[in-house]
Amino acid sequence: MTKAPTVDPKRTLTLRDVSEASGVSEMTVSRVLRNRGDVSAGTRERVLEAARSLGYVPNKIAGALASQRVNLVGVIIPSLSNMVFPEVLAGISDTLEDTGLQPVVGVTNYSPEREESVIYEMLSWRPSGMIVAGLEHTEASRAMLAQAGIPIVEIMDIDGEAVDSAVGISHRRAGRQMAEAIIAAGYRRIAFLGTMMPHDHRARKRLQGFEEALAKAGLELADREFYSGGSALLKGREMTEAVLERSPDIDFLYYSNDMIGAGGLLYCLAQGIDVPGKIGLAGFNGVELLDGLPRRLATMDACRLEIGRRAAEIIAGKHEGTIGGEVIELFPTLQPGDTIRKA
Amino acid sequence: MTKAPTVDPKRTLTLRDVSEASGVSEMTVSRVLRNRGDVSAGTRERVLEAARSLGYVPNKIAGALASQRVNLVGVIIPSLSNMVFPEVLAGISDTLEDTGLQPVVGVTNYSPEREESVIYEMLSWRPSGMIVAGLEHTEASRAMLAQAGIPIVEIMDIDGEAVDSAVGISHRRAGRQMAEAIIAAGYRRIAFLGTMMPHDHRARKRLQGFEEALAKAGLELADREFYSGGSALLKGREMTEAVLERSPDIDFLYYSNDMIGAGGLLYCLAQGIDVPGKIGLAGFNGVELLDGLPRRLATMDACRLEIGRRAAEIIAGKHEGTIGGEVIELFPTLQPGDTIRKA
DNA sequence: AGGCCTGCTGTTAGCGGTAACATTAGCGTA
DNA sequence: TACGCTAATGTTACCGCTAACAGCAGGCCT
Repeated sequence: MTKAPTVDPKRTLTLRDVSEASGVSEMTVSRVLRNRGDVSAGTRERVLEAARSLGYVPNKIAGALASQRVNLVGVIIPSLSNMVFPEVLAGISDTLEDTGLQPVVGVTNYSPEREESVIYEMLSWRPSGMIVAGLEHTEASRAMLAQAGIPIVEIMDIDGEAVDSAVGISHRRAGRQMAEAIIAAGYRRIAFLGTMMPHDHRARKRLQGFEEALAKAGLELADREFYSGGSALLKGREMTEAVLERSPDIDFLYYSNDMIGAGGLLYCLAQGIDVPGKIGLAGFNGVELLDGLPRRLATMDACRLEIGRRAAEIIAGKHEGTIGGEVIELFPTLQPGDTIRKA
Repeated sequence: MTKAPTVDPKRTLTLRDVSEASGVSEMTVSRVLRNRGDVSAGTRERVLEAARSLGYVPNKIAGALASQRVNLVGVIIPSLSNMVFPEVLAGISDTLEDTGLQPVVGVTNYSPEREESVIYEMLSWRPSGMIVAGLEHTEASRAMLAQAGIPIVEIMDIDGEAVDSAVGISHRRAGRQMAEAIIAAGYRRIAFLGTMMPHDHRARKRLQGFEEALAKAGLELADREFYSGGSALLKGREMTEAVLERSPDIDFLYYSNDMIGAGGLLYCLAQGIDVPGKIGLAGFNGVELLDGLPRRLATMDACRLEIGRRAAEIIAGKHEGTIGGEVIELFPTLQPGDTIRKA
């Protein structure tokens, strides 16, 4: 029984295997594979060939430990199932693409406790930076982020205190703006339809700003309706039906997101309701989906792509001049669409 | 100038810091933090208190290197921006939840080259398993996966050769089934509307199965239309308009996914076309969104949640009896909705 | 000839944990 | 009393890679 001439296929390969196969030291192999330092063309060729033919895949765990460098950026978001965060991610990926950094996503389902454990888990991999949605976290989460010694960017929202840097819009202001536009268009009996989630702080802030602006005009919400779970489009229908039945004199429906807004719009159109004449509607987010609806729902884009880009730029250190701790406010534009009558 | 009594806040903490703060060896601290081995209650308390007050976060890089164990599972999918993969992910997360394993997502944008590099990158972190969408990969990708020495599960599709295990549905069969249902309902002038993506192998296979079944009934596609990019809902409208203009005698529209199908449905309803009397429609995926539409689009669910669950179970080794290499076929159900007339 | 770059390669000492084994104290029992 | 056993803790040797520095040839300059 002789030893097999080739390496045991079960054992995973190490630098040593490549080094032996190519007749140079491990260090030289390492240099070749990382394109670092001077290596002669001949050696480089031989090493690459050996690595390729063996099917060697470097062990980043060992590499990261030795070099104290990890090319990962933690991205923590509450959900993947609405269209908003995937687009933020796209912005992040785009920008990180050519920096050698790689995003790693964690999802919290809007639970602060889950967020805390995801943050802990991520930090234990010693990433180069963290991007976290929202400004509201548990005490422990904030402490961990603050202590981590890496750039932290909180995204989406700027109405609050950031741990380090922040990129986002003012949801309070967004709510206010929408209210002002609605009032200016002459609507007066206004209802709010939104999610039940107590941890969707951004939706909460929009409503807050919205009510502030109503109050300033001497108005208050004529009705409100909340939902949780299920198909947002369907819920939008159902909630709208419920509200219009309960409060037939409503003349405007403000939705906390575009998806339920779209459901409401489809319902109104199916009922033959005059939109925006008798009833106006508006959502929030500016999701692509709206383009395909029979009528364009009024909305405000949340600058998702741009938020992702800017956050990634901060992590990648494209702002060499700064020390961190910067807050970037973006300004969403109101898209009146076809569901608010012209003032 | 005396040394600060507390540790330099810049240096990141190690086991040694906790060990010194609590007066026991690093090994004991390690045992406490991992809940492994016997540690007296008193010591445990002291160690936990020290770790907490210092804000210690373990370094998994070092831990993984030493223990040769990584609690990560790589999940590689083509896209996040349609509703299908987030749901697969949900199934995976659910099942992995109580196994100590954690999914890490990589996105390929339907590019085989990108997939290859994402696989390489992921494998270099030595995950405990990999879940990869689809059966079509570059030669190098297949080789890497095969050599990795960890469980590999290819998901979504089973029409092809798996590297190791596979969980999915037969898209060819799904296409065939839908065609049979359509023919049985009496439709004869059938058009296909789909994506342009040459790398969406599953859509391709569905079309293939669809045409096979048509052929068997002596039929062939009366028209076809492809798109790429943009809002799927809007594209669905536009494509539908284009097809109906070009081929006014069409009596059925088969869409490669629900989103463009929904757009088509909205278009038909807006045009006052008799659905399903004059024209029938069907999509694919069974996305939740359909519940909110004015009429329920015929579709087939792709068993997304279940696929995620089963894949995760295989990785987590819940099938102790097996050696790997199993192929699990799931069977989607046809949901006729309201857009196919009763036969 | 001697000195000093420059270009390439090798050696050494960790990175921060953990597996495996060694050690010690405390106790019951022959 | 000596022995063996268990529970609790410590010691040692790595895991696979890279930073930092050490060699060593060859060429160029003075």
